[in-house]
Amino acid sequence: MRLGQGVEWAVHVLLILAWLDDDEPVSTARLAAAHELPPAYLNKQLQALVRNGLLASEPGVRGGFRLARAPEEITLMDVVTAVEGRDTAFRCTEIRRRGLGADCDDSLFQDNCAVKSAMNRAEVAWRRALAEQSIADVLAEADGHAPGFATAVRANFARS
Amino acid sequence: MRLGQGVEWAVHVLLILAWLDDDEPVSTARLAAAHELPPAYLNKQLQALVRNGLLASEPGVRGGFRLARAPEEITLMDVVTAVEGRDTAFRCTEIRRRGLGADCDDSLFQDNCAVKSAMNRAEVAWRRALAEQSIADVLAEADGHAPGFATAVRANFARS
DNA sequence: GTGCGAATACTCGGATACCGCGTGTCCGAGTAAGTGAGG
DNA sequence: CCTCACTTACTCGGACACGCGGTATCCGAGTATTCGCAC
Repeated sequence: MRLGQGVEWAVHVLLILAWLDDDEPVSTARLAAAHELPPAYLNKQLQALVRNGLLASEPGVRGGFRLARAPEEITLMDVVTAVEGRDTAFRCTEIRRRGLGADCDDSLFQDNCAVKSAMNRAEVAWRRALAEQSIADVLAEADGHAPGFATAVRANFARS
Repeated sequence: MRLGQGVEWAVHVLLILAWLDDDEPVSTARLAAAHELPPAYLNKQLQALVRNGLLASEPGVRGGFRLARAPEEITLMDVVTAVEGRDTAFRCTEIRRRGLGADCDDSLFQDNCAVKSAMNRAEVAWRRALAEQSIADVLAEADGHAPGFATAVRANFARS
């Protein structure tokens, strides 16, 4: 199983915006420079966050991105679904019905595939754990690890 | 996040071998025919299961695959790690240290990245849920759904 | 009839192509700020 | 000095290439069976 790096970028960007705690939008270029990310590609990822209502974007010369809602109201689950899409990781193709299963009566397959159910149970546990952690929680943990980083971010993003 | 279809194939194959409950090895061709899967590619996936000790393989004209241990001792976690590899889904590239973080003192980053920790917590929940479900459990659930399927499998795989 | 040896057919295993999706980049539409002239 | 229209520079947004990992396939190494033959 692999998770795209867009998730990591998105969370770090959300952390920065949460640290700034400002209504002024921040442009892609400055957000990208903060972590040496390719600006155009980061912009593409941020668009996904806008489409899913996590960020609000403003065009124009003073435009940029800002949080669409409070950090406490943005869960890691929201971020993952926004960047990676809504599809489940395990995709059941109903191979139980093919081959040998094709000769059996259809009444045998009215219940869900047991393999699908089992894999989905695990995935629900993952999504639940993601939903229980908000950007505010991650921010608090990061502040506990490195108290000085938040002030460094604010200093760096102060308008020149 | 995406999971390869090799996982689905592997679990269904393990279910068939568990249903048969026989010491006679079963060839790739017959296992593939049971669900209309491409034989050569299925063989590639089964090799991964052999390398990780879930299946035992025997060469020769009467060769094939059989379970290396009891269905109760094979968890979905084992299957996923065997097929998909041991890497974690979320890969932290430490972007916090790049750009803005490069100017900060290294002592700020001695703790683990908070984003990495949060994502890993969710992943541990997923892996734990997988480890709590064995092939025997899935088999029991499938039997509950479709009691007649097990006998159909045994009849189909009876030596001609 | 029986034992032995070679031919054989079938198996796994790894090396080899193909293709879709994530990754990365570029250019256009749109907007607000800045600027200059005119009243 | 104030107002207004134009120029301008900067922003997001979506359309366009590239590369890697999953997908799919084929051929070789190896072994138990099987057939034929000699005794």
